[in-house]
Amino acid sequence: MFWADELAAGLSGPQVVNDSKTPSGTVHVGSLRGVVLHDAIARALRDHGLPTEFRYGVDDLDPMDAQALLTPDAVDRYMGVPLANVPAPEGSSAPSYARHFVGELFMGTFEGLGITPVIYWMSELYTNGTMDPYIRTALDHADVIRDLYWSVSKVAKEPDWLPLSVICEQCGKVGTTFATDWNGSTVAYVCKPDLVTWAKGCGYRGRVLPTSGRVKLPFNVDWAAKWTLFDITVEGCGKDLATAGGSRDRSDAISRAVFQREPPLNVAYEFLNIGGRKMSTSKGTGATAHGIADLLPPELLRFLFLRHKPRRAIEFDPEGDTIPGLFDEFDRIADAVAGRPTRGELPADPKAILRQSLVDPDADVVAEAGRFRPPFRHLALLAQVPGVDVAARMAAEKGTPLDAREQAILDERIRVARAWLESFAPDRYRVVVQESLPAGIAGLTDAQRLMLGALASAAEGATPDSGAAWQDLIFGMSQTYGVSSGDAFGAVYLAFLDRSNGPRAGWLLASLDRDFVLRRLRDAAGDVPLRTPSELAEASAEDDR
RNA sequence: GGGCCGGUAGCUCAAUGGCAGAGCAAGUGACUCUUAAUCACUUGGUUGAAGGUUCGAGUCCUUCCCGGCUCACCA
Repeated sequence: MFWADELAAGLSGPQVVNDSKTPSGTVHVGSLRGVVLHDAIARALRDHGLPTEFRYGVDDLDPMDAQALLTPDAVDRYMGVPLANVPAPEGSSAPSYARHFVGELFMGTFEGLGITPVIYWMSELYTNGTMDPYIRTALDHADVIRDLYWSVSKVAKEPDWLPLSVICEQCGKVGTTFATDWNGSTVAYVCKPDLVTWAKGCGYRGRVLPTSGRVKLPFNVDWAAKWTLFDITVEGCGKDLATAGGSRDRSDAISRAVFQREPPLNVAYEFLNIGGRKMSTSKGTGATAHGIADLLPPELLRFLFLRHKPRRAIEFDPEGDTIPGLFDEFDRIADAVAGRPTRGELPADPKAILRQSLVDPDADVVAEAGRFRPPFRHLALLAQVPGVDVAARMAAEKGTPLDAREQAILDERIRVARAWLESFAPDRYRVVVQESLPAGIAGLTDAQRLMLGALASAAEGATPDSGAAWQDLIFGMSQTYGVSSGDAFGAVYLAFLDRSNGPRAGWLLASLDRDFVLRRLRDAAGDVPLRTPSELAEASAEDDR
């Protein structure tokens, strides 16, 4: 059974699925795993007949703690300030840093992926007083929470510590304040220069009413409070939070002890890695969530995350074979669902995986699986050859004309192939006409060189003006000079592309400057004397004697 | 130090406890218009190690080894 269905089968009654994101900057593609995973769970729950709500929250009152995108003076000014109060980068029309990176760029990918949660912003819930009762409860249980930090995670808090972050009235930072002395109506706080290493407080001391957007609960308490507020029943989290004695354990304990509520069902999930390493923003800035979402068809991106169980790390290297491999595997699963023969072992429930990958949850899976999908690698090659009617070739491969949907799939894949070749594809997928004669030409046989020279001469006379004409000419020369077609085409590829194979040679040559082609052919032929076939036969006969 | 995941063919990975497989790569061969195409075939394994459970273990249990991530500050 598909993992999300297994999960859903164990639940009953109405469900609220929740996921959250701290908007601390550019979001990379790995962060979409949580979003897609929660959406898949919500879909599976609905499939099992359970009324299900899917919520997505933005923790935009959390402090700014990533300085990658800030200028040096902005670091001093904004590190530790709630993300909702940090301005968006230059050129953005968004009202805040959080709204720019998460509200627009990251969440902008959701709808295209068929993901439509109810979205809420924590800054709004704090400001409008929704969180006030939870703040009071937390303050009343400060000693309990402090003890839980120690017993669950061995995190020691000072005896007078309160589970509360005040937004400094002087400098506006929330990450630097230390609150004490809850007297039932106000708390004291100090904005400490050295509370955390990544931000510097201003030293201000004051008292505030802990309500209505002046304060925020620490992450673990805030998390537990949300569970009660929205009656959340399922919420997964990344393994950084899910570790034993980690953040999730802390929040679970707080939920039980302070809010008297059993925490939601947890689904811990792994990250995306590049080359076995954690995905970082420094490596491949192109691997942003919105960048990859723009590149890949949505069902492929969903498929990327759904085909493996949550606890399994996913290898994703946009500059490697991940993307073509993803297309191949998707097509194989589709073949299986459509009843076409497939090789290799199939996953437990290919139909469920495919269905969950489709953007429209109500799509006809079998019909969709049956559509013709052009092999991506082949398409990537064809896309690089001028003058090829790709649609006609694909129709020929399919055997019948493409229908409208198949044409759309083809067009999209061509678009993806071009964009992929442009920005990510390994060099071996790229066809590049060499500026100068490749050194590898030395490995050609005399017969191959002779054929290339003869091809130049023949082309001068026959003036081929189309890909087909060039193709005929190459083939003819290979016949005339007794070079196998493979060796003939191989010699052409080597001379022009410095590789042993490539796109259809005739069309390639036809697309290039004619003088350049003739010159290159002659250069490749080198000093092998041009001879007619009969002279060649004579010479070869002499060699035999 | 705690936690999680992984270790299966050169690479990427699959296999309700039931004959260890696929894709790619490599190799061989076929192909008169054909180009990382197609087709056929081949090579390739002590499933990290050792014990245990079982009629039967890649799969379950125990203990190790190796790799990665993660927590122990904040979120």
